[in-house]
Amino acid sequence: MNLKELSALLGLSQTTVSRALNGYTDVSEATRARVQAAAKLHDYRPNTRAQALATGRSRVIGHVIPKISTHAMVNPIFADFITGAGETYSQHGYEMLISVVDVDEEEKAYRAMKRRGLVDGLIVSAPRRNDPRIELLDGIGLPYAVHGRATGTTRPYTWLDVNNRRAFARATAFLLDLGHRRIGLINGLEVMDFAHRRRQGYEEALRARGLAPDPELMRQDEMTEGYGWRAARDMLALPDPPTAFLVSSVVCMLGVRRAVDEAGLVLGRDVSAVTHDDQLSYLRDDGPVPAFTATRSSVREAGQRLARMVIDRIDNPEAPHRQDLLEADLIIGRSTGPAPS
Amino acid sequence: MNLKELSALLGLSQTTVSRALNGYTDVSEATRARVQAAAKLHDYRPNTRAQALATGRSRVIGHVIPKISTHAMVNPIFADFITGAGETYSQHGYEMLISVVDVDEEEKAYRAMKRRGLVDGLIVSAPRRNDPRIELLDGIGLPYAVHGRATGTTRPYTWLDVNNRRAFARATAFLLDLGHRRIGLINGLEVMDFAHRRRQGYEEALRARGLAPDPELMRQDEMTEGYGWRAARDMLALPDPPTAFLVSSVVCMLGVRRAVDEAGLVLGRDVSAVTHDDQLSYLRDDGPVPAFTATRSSVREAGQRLARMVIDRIDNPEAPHRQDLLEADLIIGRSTGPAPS
DNA sequence: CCAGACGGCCAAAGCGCTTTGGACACGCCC
DNA sequence: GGGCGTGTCCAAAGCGCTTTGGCCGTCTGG
Repeated sequence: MNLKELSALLGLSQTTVSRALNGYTDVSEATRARVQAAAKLHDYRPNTRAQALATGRSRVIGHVIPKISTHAMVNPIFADFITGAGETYSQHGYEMLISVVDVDEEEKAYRAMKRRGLVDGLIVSAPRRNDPRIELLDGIGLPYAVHGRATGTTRPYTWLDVNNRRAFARATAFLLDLGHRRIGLINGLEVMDFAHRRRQGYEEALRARGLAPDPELMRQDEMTEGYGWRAARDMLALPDPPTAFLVSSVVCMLGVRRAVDEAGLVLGRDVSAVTHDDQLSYLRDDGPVPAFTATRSSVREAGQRLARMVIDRIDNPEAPHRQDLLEADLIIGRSTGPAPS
Repeated sequence: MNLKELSALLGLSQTTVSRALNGYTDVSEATRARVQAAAKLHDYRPNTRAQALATGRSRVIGHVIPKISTHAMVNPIFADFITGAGETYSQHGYEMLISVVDVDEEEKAYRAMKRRGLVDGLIVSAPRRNDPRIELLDGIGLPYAVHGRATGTTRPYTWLDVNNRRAFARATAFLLDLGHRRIGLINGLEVMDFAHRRRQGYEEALRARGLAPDPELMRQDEMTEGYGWRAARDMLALPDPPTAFLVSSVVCMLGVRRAVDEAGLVLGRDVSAVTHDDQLSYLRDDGPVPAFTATRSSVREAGQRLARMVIDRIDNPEAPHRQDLLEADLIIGRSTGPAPS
């Protein structure tokens, strides 16, 4: 059933039927009701492609996954983030397009998306410092919103981020208050803006207590379980090992716990650890007292909010850019305790 | 730059330019070369929406994520699967559309996708036993391919699955060979077809050695770290505890390891465990000797292959349905050893 | 030398929708 | 009664592609 058939059935013009369904006021309420009833009865849905062609808007929002190589890491927060965004999109009548793109073809991919009219807007994930994509997208003229920030970028842009610096400063201060003096940082890759900011928070909190950050206690890598394990194991084997860890992801934290266990130590007694917790659904740490002390911020909720932000930009491209800085909660779990004396 | 402008520029008709770019033979090689050069020079990309409208094909493949409630679990394999599929799609000029849909509106969503011409085909994930979606999609007339199988469905359909029954039978036999007699099964939800098959394999292997499956040693739930931990902890506290576990996912396995550690036992010595390993990138278990003995099968590769299968169905809807049964590798790691005597 | 095949090109229709620019009828006021 | 606003409706023109059906000249074989 298409518009032509539906209007023939009703004895009305396509114009009138279209306008009735789209809420225009120049159609009488009686006709509108009749049209709506018929549309419902025959389960009429306007063809998206035709609609998109006629209106110039596709009602699709794109997410680009840059692919480094065939064996590249998939971001573990990806699934929860997507789910959150997808919820908001469907509430607002948008669809989500996901494109896996070779990292060196990313620019071409963005341009193609625009030219081909594939999407009305984009979500930019995993911004790096001075991320070139922001200027690029402004140049292309595609509305977008960034998940995270790109330190060093001067032009205004729309973003949503967790206050990573503050979260890690608080977590560090918390560990310092517990008497820990040597605190290992098991960070994500610091080309990633969030990881860079986390280190800043960590160093800042140390310096505020007159402690100098020790390069030996700072690691960065892709956040896998294996990396968490290796990093913690190696640091625990140092002559002057840390008594606490600050960890960038629950996935890594699981590796840290393994290393601590294997060293014959007890987490929360001999060694403390605080992790950042994105509240990934399959690693949810609930229960009366959570296993891990964590700076917590839901990535699914971030997805929801950011989706709304792109939609707003699409609807209103001239509006000033919005920024949203979420504070992470500090959740006290069983992985921290006073520093052993 | 659109087709009209490009053809004006070349002094050719739109027809000729279009046909030149689309590889028709009724345009001279000289003209074709000239057209291609101009297209490249001006970075011409046909507008997807117009193309879709004209051809009746959108070159988009849909993935539906059924949403149970706001706090529902996101499948941890989702991200890697998507990445695999996305790689294949982009190689073949397809885009991937992901739709988060309330589970009770799934049927409506599929119908809408068809009517609105949103997608040319679909991937069906997480099939349940007697999954109604297969008949539904046949009825709607939308090509699809299923990731997994739906036991009880009689009509032919296209699927790709891991031989879960065989994998778990092998793993069970392996543990039995090591002398284990009480083997706990920490399974996924058994409404899911894969989990049901895994239990079959497990029970089959036990019975082949004259052992009766003990309901006390069989759990099923959503596969989170916490579930793995609780299940293992509870079973280890039984009067006659298992000496080995069979675990449905590395995510659960991490919880199992935690429970084993907390019980003061050593994994691979006091307690053995075999897990299924989807080779999720952020939980990759490499290293010279992997930490976990596992039945291993790459979900990313599954995504790649399945993507190709839908594309084949779209290109050739009358071809017989293809089925693809992948055998999992049994990888011996450090989480298994002879049963303690 | 002519019919027919063929290579190379094009005008125009059509995909299913939205939107522009009226048309028409009616009632109101001066 | 003529002019004017108002409330409803519609024909037709696009949106940017693909595809159908044909045109026109050149080549080939009988």
